[in-house]
Amino acid sequence: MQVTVVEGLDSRIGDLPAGASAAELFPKQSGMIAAVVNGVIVDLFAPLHEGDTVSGVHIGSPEGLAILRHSAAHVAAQATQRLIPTAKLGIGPPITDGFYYEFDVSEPFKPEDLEAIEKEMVNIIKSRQRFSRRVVSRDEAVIELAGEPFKLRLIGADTGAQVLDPDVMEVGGTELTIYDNVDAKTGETCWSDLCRGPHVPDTSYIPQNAIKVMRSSAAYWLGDQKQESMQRLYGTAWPSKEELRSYLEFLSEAEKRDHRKLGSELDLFSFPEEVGSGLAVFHPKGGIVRRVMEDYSRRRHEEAGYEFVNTPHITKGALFEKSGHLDWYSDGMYPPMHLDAEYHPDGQVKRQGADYYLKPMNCPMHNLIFSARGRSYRELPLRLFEFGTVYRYEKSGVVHGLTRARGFTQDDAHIYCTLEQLPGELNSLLDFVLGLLRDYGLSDFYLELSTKNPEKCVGTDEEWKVATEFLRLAAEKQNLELVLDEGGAAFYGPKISVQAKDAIGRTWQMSTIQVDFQLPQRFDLEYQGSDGTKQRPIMVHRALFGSIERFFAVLLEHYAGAFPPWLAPVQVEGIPISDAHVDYLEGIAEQMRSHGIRIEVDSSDDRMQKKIRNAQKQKVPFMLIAGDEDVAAGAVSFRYRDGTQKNGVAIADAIDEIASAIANRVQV
RNA sequence: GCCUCUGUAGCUCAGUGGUAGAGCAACCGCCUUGUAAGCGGUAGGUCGUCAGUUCAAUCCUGACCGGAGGCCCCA
Repeated sequence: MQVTVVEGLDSRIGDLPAGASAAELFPKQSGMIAAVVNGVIVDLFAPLHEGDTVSGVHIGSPEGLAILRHSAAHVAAQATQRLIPTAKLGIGPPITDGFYYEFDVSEPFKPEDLEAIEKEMVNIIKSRQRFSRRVVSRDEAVIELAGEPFKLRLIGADTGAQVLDPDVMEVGGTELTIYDNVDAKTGETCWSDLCRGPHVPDTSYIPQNAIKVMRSSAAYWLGDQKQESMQRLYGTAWPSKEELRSYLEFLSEAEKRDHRKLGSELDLFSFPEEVGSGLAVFHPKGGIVRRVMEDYSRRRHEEAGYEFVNTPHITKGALFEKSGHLDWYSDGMYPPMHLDAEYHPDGQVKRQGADYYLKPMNCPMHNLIFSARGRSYRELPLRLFEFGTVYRYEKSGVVHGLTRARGFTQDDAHIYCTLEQLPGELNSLLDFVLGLLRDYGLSDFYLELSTKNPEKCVGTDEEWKVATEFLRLAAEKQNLELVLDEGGAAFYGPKISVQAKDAIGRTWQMSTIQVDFQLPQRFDLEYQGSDGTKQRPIMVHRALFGSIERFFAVLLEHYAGAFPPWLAPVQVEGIPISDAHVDYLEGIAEQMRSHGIRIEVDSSDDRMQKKIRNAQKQKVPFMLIAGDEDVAAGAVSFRYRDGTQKNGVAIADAIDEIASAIANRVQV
């Protein structure tokens, strides 16, 4: 039998005996763990047919990793059922960097269980069980899965319909299949699972020293709050021990940079219990970083033609009735304060009173500014900007440091323009956004276009189509990767969001740009056109930082606390060799302060080595050390954060070097 | 909101059914020092809050308030 074997860009004709599989073409050492036959991923041992086109799936490729991890999930499930025979199987898909498997168990997993499961997984891997695929009819499956109620639900034993969800690897193929794990020595079937596959040929393809059971947690069955709570076992699997190790190192690096941890270590902010969950207070050093971030943003917005406004934090409910927020998002708002009501002694209402709400968004306020007087087409585009503080009643379980807070300040602007102005406005806006983010030190971006969610939207199809198309065109002009987020838009319009990668490769959603055809109608916004007729403007919502707090957290993690000099709360630490040199450094500090440099001199009675250690731990960009030699030469000695040094630098040169690093916003 | 875990000094953490300790930080001394921790001393906690069990609770139980990891959510 002849097949076409594709390897990279080359292809050749392979001659194989009838009934052979891709395993003949790709031995274990090749690293291929599955095959693509005529465009479909299948098991390596799936029989080939005359004329098939075959290529291998490498264990390190995205598809290969998914197969490896999905197979590891099966091993984890088998291990769990060996140890806890009453555990009922849920689903077990591969995920980014690992896999999970869900179980219905009487007791939640304990740390000892996780250790035991990992050990048992290694035993199973060592026993080289073959993953053997078997097609079954629905009736056969129902009989065979009688002891697995959740698997029965997946094949629709109760509802008659299979569950269709990309995370559900069990079903969704053209036929139902069960994978048997067959012991290499005895030929006995040790374990079986409903699964559409494919899998690695046998468990020894999963490197036993490159798997790890990570944690467990509760999760709703199929992600539905109304369904049972399952115990989810998370694990990870990699092609090699080294890759597992570097993944674990990545996790520990991420932990070290956690903004919540750095926030207290560097004395930047805290979340006092007395204030409440999700509400941050910024300390002086955090305040400096924040102020510098804001100042630079404000300056750039001024240059870009934005006008600055200010609006209150609370408002009567009527405003959010008008905007629709009370209809759509009252769950996310703090409950109202009912004010000004008066009652007669018998309880009869004497005076009605009103509900006041903390604002969860600024746009309705800005709309009121727009409509405070008649507007002319000559004023458009009108760009209203505000560092607007908003309050959202996030569910208690989702609050997370500065990235998911209950009170935060948006760098929020609303642009009112005509339909003709919209494409140009979107283009310059994207240029502006990306340029500004680059100035803060982020450089690796992709864009995401979120489209209409038919369940949750207002407005006509035509409006959505036009707005979405304009956003797409603007996004495509940036020559960045554009990802489609189908159905991810807000109820009032489609959006582009800018996703930025940080220093260790994690992506964060930064800026959002949303076109809105709805609020102008709800607020009856109008301007007078050149022909004297009333026209309705289009509105664009945009925030670059998202929120200042969130952006602060992203930068803090991106830089691991070692801010570039322009953002660093303390830019220079003066370190005297002994007390005798304090005055000398104070004199230099005076000069530097007159150049706008944030410098402090450590005049404590610690030793100089200790002062260096302290400044290093505080991640101060420049340490200026002075002793007798420096005083004699009218110079200072630099120590940089990376430990390198430069001695005997003339004071004027030192000032130049530091001032220029600040002015150019470079990292050092 | 749901599940599991968790809460001792400013920070990191020990510890016990008979009301508590260490290191660092702070404060006070001594030392006067050339590139990541000098030495000594002092002070600091109603053991998250409120109930319950007990002769006795920081420890056991419950509720509440924080926090962590997930789930759901994220305008």
